[in-house]
Amino acid sequence: MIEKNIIDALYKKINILTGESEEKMETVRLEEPPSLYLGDYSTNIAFRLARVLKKSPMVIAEEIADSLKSENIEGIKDIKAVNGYINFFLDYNSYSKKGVKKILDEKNNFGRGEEKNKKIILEHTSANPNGPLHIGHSRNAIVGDSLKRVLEFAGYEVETQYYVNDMGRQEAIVVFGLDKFKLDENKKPDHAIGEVYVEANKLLNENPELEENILDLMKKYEESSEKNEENEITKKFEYAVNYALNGFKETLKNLNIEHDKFVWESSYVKNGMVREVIKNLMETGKVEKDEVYRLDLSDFGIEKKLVLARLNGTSLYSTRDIAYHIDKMKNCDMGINILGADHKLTAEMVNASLKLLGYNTPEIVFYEFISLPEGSMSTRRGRFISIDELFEEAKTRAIEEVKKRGVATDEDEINEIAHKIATGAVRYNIVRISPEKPMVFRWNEALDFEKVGCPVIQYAHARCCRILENGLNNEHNNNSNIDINEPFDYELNDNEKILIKTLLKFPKVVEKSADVRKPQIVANYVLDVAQAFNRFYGNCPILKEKNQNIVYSRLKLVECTKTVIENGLNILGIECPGKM
RNA sequence: GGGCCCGUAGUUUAGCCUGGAUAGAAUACGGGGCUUCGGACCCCGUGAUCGAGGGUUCAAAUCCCUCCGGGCUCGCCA
Repeated sequence: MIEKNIIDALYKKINILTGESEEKMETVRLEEPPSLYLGDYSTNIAFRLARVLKKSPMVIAEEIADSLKSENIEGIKDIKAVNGYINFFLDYNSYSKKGVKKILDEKNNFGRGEEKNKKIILEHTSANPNGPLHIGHSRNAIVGDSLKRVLEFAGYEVETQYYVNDMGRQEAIVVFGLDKFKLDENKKPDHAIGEVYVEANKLLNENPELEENILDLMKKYEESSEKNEENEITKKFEYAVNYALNGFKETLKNLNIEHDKFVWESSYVKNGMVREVIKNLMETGKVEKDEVYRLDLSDFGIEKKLVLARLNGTSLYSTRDIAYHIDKMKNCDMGINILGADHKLTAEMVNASLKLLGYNTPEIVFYEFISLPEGSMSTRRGRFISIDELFEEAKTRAIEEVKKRGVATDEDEINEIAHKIATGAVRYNIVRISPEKPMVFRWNEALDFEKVGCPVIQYAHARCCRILENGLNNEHNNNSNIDINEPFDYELNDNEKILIKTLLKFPKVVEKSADVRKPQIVANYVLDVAQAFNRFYGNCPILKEKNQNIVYSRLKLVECTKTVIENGLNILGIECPGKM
């Protein structure tokens, strides 16, 4: 609101100075000066006007600042021109009073965006069910789930889908392996499937003649699916896929991730859409034939040709994916896919094909790989670190830490607290990094609880809880009469100013994060909140303060901090233990 | 070789879309604070030729070009 007042006032001034209408003017954008000392908002518009007005930015800034001063912009106490910038100073007494009221009124809805009336289908994880989810997949799942929560909080309706690759070669290898090797039923299901998969691959490497069996399985599964026929083969595939999927669900649940829908790619063979897609693509006139049919996508800048089906007639991943996306895009206003960088070319081809057929295309959020210090991971060779391993290690570490600190004695309670800490640590360490940055996984970094982000944030929250508890007790004991309607009836210090300002940025942070599809913006923001709070806490006595207005106001700040951290972590899928 | 992505303090990184005030933080390191509103804390300090070189601009980490280093990709695999 204040920002809008400032911008409107600025536009009016610029209009007077240049005679240009608002549409033609340079866009006025408010930014934050590097320090409180310089002000709370600033604009560099004087630099941009310098050429048009043929005056130096300094002079223009002073002219504008001087004339704005007389206008009394609501919420602004002072305006100064410095080095060509026009800086605005907030009236912190009213700003804080209003801000705190807003946060406490809206509570866990503070920051929530207005209903957008748009449905988004967000596809994430979609890992092949041929072995446990590893830390590479965790990036997909965590970025995807965080983005879902950010978008929902921002006002979109979001449905998450897991696209199940049940028809691929790798699944045929699993089914083949299940006939040859015994499934270890004592192991977590996805891990057991993974072992069979690794063994089967070994066997195939040593006996290339067995390859025929794989092709045969794929062919039979597809033929049966086309006929919607249930038989031995389809049962084997379904069993294997579901078996692994159950393990995945368990893993994801530890990270607070749950999909709304699991969509099997075979369903698009069963309902005839794959065949129809091929037919429609054939009719575009862009298909060439040599041994097989190839779709020419050079109109879309793609030199590689898309093969529509295998020589033996079975369908390919890309074609099935096109069918899936046609169906998906019909059922939403926007589609978003979270995909690994290795899918870039395929995704481009799928999108080009969709355009060719006249359908909407999904947006794609790509993430780069997580590698190990010794190189890249591989499910096939069994070289990877599973999410389960990482989570268990993190939880063990958290339990130790909680016990050491002695905040809880009850085993169940310790377990619950540690669980939240572990989920937070795992999720936060992934989501805070921009997805396009390659990551190298190191155990000591992943488990360094003393130093790493999330526990610090959760701890700040726990501390808020404790202070509020104590504050409430004091109030009862003293039976003090505090005028609850007029907090901040004093000159705030810098730590308080920075904290309240940071807290009130939250709605904008959510909006921006949703707009650009970057949950890491929220992640970095919540850490800012914790830091601002810690400085405030370290420098501003709360319960020891004598002035009752200050005590009351600071307690309100604590309550607001608690709310914002809860809301912020919640949209990152992280819970806050009340003590830790 | 072509295409895409990444390269910012010792380390992990924010900022890059939309160019502007001394490049923000964490960690590590050095110093200080326990009469703890729970020290997973606070205060001060050291540490960055923003991969290199050109260009555009009053102004470049940010935009453009070239190069270097790393990753991914270029299958009738997914």
